[in-house]
Amino acid sequence: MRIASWNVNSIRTRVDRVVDWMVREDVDVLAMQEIKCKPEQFPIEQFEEAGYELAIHGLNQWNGVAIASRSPIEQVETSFAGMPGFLKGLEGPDQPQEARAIGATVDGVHVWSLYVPNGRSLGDPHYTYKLDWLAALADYTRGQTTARPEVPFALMGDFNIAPFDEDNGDPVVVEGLSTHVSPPERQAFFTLENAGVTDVVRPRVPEGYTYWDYKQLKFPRNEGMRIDFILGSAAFAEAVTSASIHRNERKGVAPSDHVPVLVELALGGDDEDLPMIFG
DNA sequence: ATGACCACAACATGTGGA
Repeated sequence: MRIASWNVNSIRTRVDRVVDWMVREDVDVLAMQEIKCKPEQFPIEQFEEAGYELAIHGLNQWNGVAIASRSPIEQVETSFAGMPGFLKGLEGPDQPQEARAIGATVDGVHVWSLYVPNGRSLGDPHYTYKLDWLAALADYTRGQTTARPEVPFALMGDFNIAPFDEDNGDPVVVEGLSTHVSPPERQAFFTLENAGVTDVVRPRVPEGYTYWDYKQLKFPRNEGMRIDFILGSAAFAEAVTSASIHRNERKGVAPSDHVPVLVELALGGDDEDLPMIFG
């Protein structure tokens, strides 16, 4: 199974690039973030013509997540247990949830497409929301990896955190003063990993960014950030055979500001890509 | 080379992005 994650920054603007890339890279499952539309606005036909079915969670023009898959998408969820909500100007537990998470099971793999809140700035209510959201995700993850360790489980998405100093090449983003690199955000990321998942891309692709701001020649200057990750449980991680960050997708006409990250899995009983052995 | 923000709703400009 070839499974990938990509913050597409509007699927309606990007559908041709996204589907072309999926077909070209033989992608079986894609977790998308920032689709920026409701399900009825999603360009479903172009995915179906390429052989993919979809699970879509979008409430308005903001955020939005989806999963595309060649195999049936089962047990779809549009939030994890304890996921906080947010509404500007409204405090407390009654804030509505946003479209930032969709989970499903595909070919026995339990996958999540996640768009972690941005945080906006240190001290903003959105920053507290981000930390709370990540803490709830860690609790949920610990529950899943503990209760069902045999099920390959993965958190895929735009985490909006650069966990290590070398993950930030953008001089505008200042250690200690900006979101994405503040110690509490990094601690929240490590707490998530301690809940039973590990970055399955970094050991195979030690260097490289996944995001470059559209402004100020960030991409030509290679002033980007590594903030998009695939975090897999032990059962998921031990099935990974390769990983890649598709930097070329930041080039060309109308790119997203993020690029896809992809891993290949060799699952038990997954022999579709292997030659038949006789005798 | 990859080039000096982009997408959305709405129709001017504000919000959000990281």
